[in-house]
This record gives sequence, C-alpha cells and structure tokens, in this order.
Amino acid sequence: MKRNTWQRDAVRAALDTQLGFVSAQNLHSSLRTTGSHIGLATVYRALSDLASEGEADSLQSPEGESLYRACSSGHHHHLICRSCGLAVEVEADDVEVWAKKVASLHGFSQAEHVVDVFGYCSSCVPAVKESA
Amino acid sequence: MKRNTWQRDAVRAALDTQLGFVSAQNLHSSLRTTGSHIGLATVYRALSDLASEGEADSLQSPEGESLYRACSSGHHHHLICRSCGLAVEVEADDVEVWAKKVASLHGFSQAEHVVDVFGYCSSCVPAVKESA
DNA sequence: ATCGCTTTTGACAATCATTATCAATAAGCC
DNA sequence: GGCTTATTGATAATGATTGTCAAAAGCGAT
Ligand SMILES: [Zn+2]
Ligand SMILES: [Zn+2]
Ligand SMILES: [Zn+2]
Ligand SMILES: [Zn+2]
Repeated sequence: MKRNTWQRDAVRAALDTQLGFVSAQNLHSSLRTTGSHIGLATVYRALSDLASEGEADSLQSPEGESLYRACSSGHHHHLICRSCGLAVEVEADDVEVWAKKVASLHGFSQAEHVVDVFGYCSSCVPAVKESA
Repeated sequence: MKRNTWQRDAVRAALDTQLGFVSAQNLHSSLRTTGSHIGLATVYRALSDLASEGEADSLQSPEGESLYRACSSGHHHHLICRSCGLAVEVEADDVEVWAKKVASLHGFSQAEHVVDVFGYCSSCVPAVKESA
C-alpha cells in the first residue's frame, strides 16, 4: 500500500512554490536550502510518482533533462521561458485535432504527442542584439 | 575552414540508410558493423554538426536520448513509430500558426517549438490487448 | 609531391543526470 | 507498544554525452 511520508509532501509543496518547470536536482537543492534533509533519490522517486499519478507534468528540456511542474489536471501544453523557466499552460485544440488526423492518416495507432513552445518571456527580455 | 573527411561522409551516408531516427551510439555501432573504424566521439561531433547545418533533424526521445535523422530541408515535424523508429515527415501548418499565435499572445519572443507525434506504425501492430 | 599550418580525429578520462543497492527507518495496522 | 513492509537515503553503478590532447590528416602554397 502507498504510504504518506513527509518527504512526498515536501516535494509536492516545493513543486507548488515553483512558477515553472524544475529539474529533480534543482528541486532537491531548493529543499535543502530550506533546511530539509530529504535525499536526492527520494526527490527523483517522488517526482516520478507524481508524474505518473497525473499530479505533475513532465517534459524533456531541449538539453535532455527531465523537468517537472505542478499542473492543473487534464491534457494541455506549455509555453516555457528558456531563461527563467516560467511556464504558461495553453490550450491547443488545433494541435489536438492535427495530431489525431496526422496519426490516423498514416495508419499510426496509440498516438501521443509532445508539443511545447520555448521562448523568452516578457520579463526575460533577451539582451541579444543580432545586427550591430 | 571546414574540412572534408571520410568520417563526415561516412556518418552522412550511414544516416541516409536509416529509415528513422537513430542515436549517436546506434549509428556508431552500425558503422562499426560495416567495418568502419570511426570513433564514437567523431560520430557525436558529426551528428551535432549536421544538425546545426540543417542537414539533419534532431529530437529528444521520450527517454531523453538525442536522436538524428537525415531529413528534407525546411521546417517540418515527425510522426515516429515507438517500436521500429520509422519516421514520417509531416506538414503542420496549423501547428505553426498556433505556435506563433500562442507565443505572441503571451509576450514571448524568439519562440521555437517541439512538436512530435509518437505511436505505432501499421507494420508494428501493437500486440497489446487491453481488456480480456 | 612536399611543407607547414590548422583542423579533425579517437582513445580515454571526466561529467552529469538518473537509477540501482540495500541496510536502516518509519508508516499503517493490530 | 510491536509487526510487517514500503520508503528512505547514502552511495555505487550506469549510461549518454562532452572534454582532453597528442597523433593524424586536410588543404593551400611552394
Ligand atoms: Zn501544465
Ligand atoms: Zn495535446
Ligand atoms: Zn524530418
Ligand atoms: Zn513547426
């Protein structure tokens, strides 16, 4: 049977304080900073559980890290800031339709999709000037 | 200046023989199997170069591996078989529009998107029966 | 074809995220 | 309070990717 531990609660709580997606490593650091003595492996396990129970969304960063976020339930997608990690949940009805269509059109079954938009949010105005 | 080596050509050629996305590790194995003595690091470097030059597409597998494929030029997306790796290039005009709209709507700039559909192709009929 | 300068290679070490181990700990239940 | 067993956490192990650097190979000039 699944047991309730303060560690699980701590991870849930820590995730809730986050505005955007975070890695297990980062969340572990945060927790340590706040005085918690939780172990790294436990954070990994808790996040993995939360994700499979649908209490958190997870995605792969372009660099290949697994990132997590406490999310509203139901299928949705994200607009993510590459700088601060801020994530906005967005509807994507058009995309849902497209994905379904494209899969059936090519005879693919059990189709799932990965759809994320990465950019810089308005607070993270990119300090990049292309042309001088 | 960029030099032409047989290693780069070998990687390009090996990529062309692949129907779907492959990892650097796998491509290296393939090459070795065919008698090539190319080094692993070189395969990584070549793939990375090809990707940044637009000669290959790359994406992160759900497991976090970087996968590559020789692709037609121009922006497009993929429908990928989870079993055999077969990849089909698909148009996604609806998605392009959606992505642009959603980014600007939330004040995000320099937006890029990750859009991939994973499923089982018709040849890889899933041997899974849900209900007995 | 040879020389010389630079890029590229490749064997190997180093990173880094994630997972596996496994004895010690602590839920949930009596 | 005890029992049973899931969970924890320090640490080792794994596995993909990148860094190192001396040796090898392009390429333009001779
Ligand atoms: Zn979400
Ligand atoms: Zn969707
Ligand atoms: Zn493609
Ligand atoms: Zn697109």
